[in-house]
Amino acid sequence: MSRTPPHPTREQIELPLVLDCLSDPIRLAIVYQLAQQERVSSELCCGDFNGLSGKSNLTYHFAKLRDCGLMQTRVAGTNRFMRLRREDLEARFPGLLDAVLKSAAKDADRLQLLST
Amino acid sequence: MSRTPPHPTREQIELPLVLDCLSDPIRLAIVYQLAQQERVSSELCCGDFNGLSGKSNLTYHFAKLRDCGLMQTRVAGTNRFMRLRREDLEARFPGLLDAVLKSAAKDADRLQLLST
DNA sequence: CAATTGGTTCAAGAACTATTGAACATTGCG
DNA sequence: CGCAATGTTCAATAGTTCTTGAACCAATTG
Repeated sequence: MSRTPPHPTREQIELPLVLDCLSDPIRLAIVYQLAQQERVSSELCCGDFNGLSGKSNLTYHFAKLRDCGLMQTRVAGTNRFMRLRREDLEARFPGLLDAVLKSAAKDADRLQLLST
Repeated sequence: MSRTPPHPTREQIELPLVLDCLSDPIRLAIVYQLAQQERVSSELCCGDFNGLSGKSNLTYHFAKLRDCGLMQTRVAGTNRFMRLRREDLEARFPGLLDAVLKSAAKDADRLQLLST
């Protein structure tokens, strides 16, 4: 439980899984929030998303985001720090993440995303 | 059954629904094939996708693609002609469809898409 | 009119998804 | 050590999704 969970390699990242991950409003909000944070520190920990859902439900969504290659988890003490796998995604699917993030930003109200 | 089915307006197109639609391999293949066809005629009918799945299953996926605003169906005699709602999607989510199509093209083998 | 073509509808089933809460594990701190 | 904080795991559940086949409908053709 204290070890770094498994992540897919860059090459293992699959388009349908990524799109499916991004199609869930909670996960989209997580990704959006991570992207916003990038300007500042590039990492956030689980607790920073407590506004989006309950803890165990977040764990579930984090796992999906990790499994599809969208984000990476780093274990540090009692915290898990997350960051977007921007470079890997850009390498596999150029322009995709940005297009999704821009689209999300456009609909921030409708999607109830917090615009930092 | 012979009437034109309902379509969402441009403004009603929702990001999560679009992403969810594109996350299914069969639907992604349909969209990809429609995009390929655009160079030629911009429309295809149901039968052109018979290689992807059975007829009734295709009807199901067509409905999803219609309901989320990705494509439009036009009834003509005994045929239904489909086309991508490129302009509406570009207006709502600039660059998104192209990014997805490019990503799909990159993984055409993996996704078993037929590259015209 | 009868048969064919192109596609839809409906019902059923298997599989998967998201959500919840309770119990648990690990780390850090007084 | 004892306790709080941070997350995870597990089981249960409600709901959704995809797939299939059989029956059906509407338009065209002979």
